[in-house]
Amino acid sequence: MEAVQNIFTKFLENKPIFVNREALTISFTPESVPHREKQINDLSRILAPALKGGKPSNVFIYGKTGTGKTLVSRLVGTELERTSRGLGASPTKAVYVNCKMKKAADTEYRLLAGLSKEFGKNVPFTGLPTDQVYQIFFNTLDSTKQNLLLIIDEIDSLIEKTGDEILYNLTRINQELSNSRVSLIGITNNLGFIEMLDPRIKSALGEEELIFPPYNALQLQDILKSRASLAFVSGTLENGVIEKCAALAAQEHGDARRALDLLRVAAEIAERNAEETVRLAHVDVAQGKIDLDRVIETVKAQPRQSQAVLYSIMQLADKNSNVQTGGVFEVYHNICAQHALKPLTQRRISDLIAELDLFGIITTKIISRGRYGRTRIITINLSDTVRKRLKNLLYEIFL
DNA sequence: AGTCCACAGGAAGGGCAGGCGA
DNA sequence: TCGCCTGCCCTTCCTGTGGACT
Repeated sequence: MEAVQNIFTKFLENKPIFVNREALTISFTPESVPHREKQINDLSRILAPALKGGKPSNVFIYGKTGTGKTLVSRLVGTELERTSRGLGASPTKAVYVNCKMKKAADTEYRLLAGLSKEFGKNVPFTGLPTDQVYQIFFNTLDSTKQNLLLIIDEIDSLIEKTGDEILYNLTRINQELSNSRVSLIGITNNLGFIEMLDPRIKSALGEEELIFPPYNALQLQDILKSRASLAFVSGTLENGVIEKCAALAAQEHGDARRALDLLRVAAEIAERNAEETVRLAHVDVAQGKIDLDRVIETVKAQPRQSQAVLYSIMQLADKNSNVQTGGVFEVYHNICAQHALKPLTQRRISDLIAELDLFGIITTKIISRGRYGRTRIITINLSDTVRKRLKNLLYEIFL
């Protein structure tokens, strides 16, 4: 007990590092967004007609992860909503949906059900025909006599899953409504995405386009500095910590989210070690920890079958470097037999392998060996620490 | 030049769960 | 309770393919 008490008293005795930890998370909405003034102004100008009852153009926003797309659209959306409550303005509601959120807005049905709910009408989460859900949404929206600014984040994953008909329907929605107007903001990090769309939808949705370029290291430093001033007790950061986080994140592709994560995790590590300053070494540890956590969490969330496939891949990779689909399927079959798991078909395993690649846990490459067929060559490119932990995890699961 | 391997990956559809209204 | 709807996971069947081998 004494040991526990020691930890607690020591923790209390330590000077705190954080004033406001939230300021370093992605859910935090800062008052200003450095280096995005142009995008904010452009977007505001495009959306402003909504305040006078007009229909603003639909907007398409491109940019890689962590370039401020979501933040800027939410910020402008909220501001528009607030201003629209003022005198003489036409009431507007900004609704943000993320299509990658499982069970929320990843299908046409769920998106519409979620939107109806935003306007106070509950729709069962399955069961109704889709056209009926459309009707419910139309009627609910029209009866509220509000304009809707619909921000659809990761719109490419919605289209990939459900086809582009939903966008066609949404862009035509205004013809069905008499009291309300709908404008769309589509956000994607897939630059080639709009080229895949039906030309009708392309012209309807891409009335305006905004590009969010990646941040460079100096810009990332500014962002980190402004957040750090809110988050930390002054003098907590060792010289060069911000610069290091910015440089590491700039190497990826100018991802501000990554930079903020690095800084936050580095500080949390310092805090846990009962240190009063965040040092450069903490950033190194943070870098490794973020990778590890991401992989472990992803694998834990996978269904058993997918874990079995990964386990097979890891077993094979330990023995030889040439891991390919056929071999994985064989080992997988043995694992299934040992663990009373019903084996899936090779077709399905092929999809599961592709999925693991998508998650970034393995890397696959399709090659042709001529006479000896075409196959996927699978490699695991994780650091030794991550790999070891992953092996332990899978070993525990398939004990 | 033709064959053939070992798969990739598209299309269609089965079966189940969760949920509706009648 | 029944018929119907959607989403999800999966199977079955199929066509496509790069290049070593004959």
